[in-house]
Amino acid sequence: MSVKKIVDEVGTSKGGFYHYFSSKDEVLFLIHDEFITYALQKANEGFNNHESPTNKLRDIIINFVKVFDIYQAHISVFYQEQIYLPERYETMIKKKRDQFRDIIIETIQLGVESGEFRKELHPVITGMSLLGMVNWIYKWYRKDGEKSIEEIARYFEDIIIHAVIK
Amino acid sequence: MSVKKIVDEVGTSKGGFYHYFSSKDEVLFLIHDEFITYALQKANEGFNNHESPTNKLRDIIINFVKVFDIYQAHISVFYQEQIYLPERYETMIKKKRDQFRDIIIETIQLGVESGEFRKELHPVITGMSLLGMVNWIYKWYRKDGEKSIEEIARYFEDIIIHAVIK
DNA sequence: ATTAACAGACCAATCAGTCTGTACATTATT
DNA sequence: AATAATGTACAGACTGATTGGTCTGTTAAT
Repeated sequence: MSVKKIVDEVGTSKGGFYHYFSSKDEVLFLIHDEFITYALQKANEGFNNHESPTNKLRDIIINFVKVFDIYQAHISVFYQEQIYLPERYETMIKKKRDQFRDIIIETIQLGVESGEFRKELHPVITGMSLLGMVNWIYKWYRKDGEKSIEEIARYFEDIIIHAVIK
Repeated sequence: MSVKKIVDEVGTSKGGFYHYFSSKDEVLFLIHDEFITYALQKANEGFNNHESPTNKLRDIIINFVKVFDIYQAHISVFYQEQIYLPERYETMIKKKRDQFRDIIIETIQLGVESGEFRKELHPVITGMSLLGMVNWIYKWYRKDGEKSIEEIARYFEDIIIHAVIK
């Protein structure tokens, strides 16, 4: 998506665009950062608001899934243009993505240690599979689809909890 | 990745490139098609080689995960350049992707009907979550990583079977 | 003598970003 | 109150770089 197409679509001009933003990359970064910051905050809250790993995980999953409804437009851009982010921006985004991932892995680790989750689980691989199944939602979720985001969130909660629980 | 960069990397020229291929898009299509055709064939075999849905699913998962080792290079290109595939190529690829997805959904459906899988499962959502978790492997799997692809495949098999089984 | 297999200069299109200009609002000066 | 000076918010023509693809060779095998 070129800057020309963007400004035409919005009904402004390149002059307008570059008056408010220093580069196309900056806008790309702002889009990325906005929803990642939100998702990370929710994951942190989910982690801190509960005692048991099971409840931590339930909370994290539900809010993670809902992000794909709230920030659908942001996320479409994120996955299409990700590889074009210049390194200094990518570094900042990656830091937050890594924190998010680590919260999930840590939660699974805690669940295994507390005995709530199956001890055969590999926290990293289980965490990455959880990240994958939820992230993939952006490929098929439609706001006007058959199932609401709340229903989808509950299905995911059910699937994941069954996968990890003893 | 421009054609210039591709031919420089390979040590040939644009003349050579366009002697063998009609366009850059054609090469992109060939890359996509090769591994999707393979994955689809394996999924079909997995579906047909077993009686019980559980065994169908186990077979499909194992071979699906292994695709990410066999075709790692192809898949990197696939996810980076997917949006640039012209429509007539995209249509052909999509047909195979849809078939692959439908095999998975059908397998879950059969498992629910036979009573091997939990009856609360929504075959489509469960299928999409399976697709997501495995597809996501391309984001983090490294051939020289800690775990072999066979180990990862077994972890995924374990996670998914626990998620769906009664 | 013909053709397959290349090499690389070249071309038209497209892109992000710049630059000059202008309309309008706000503030300062008389 | 009237006018001048300044600044903000754009518009869009233009530029240099890059791109996919073409075209005119050249080499070497048949």
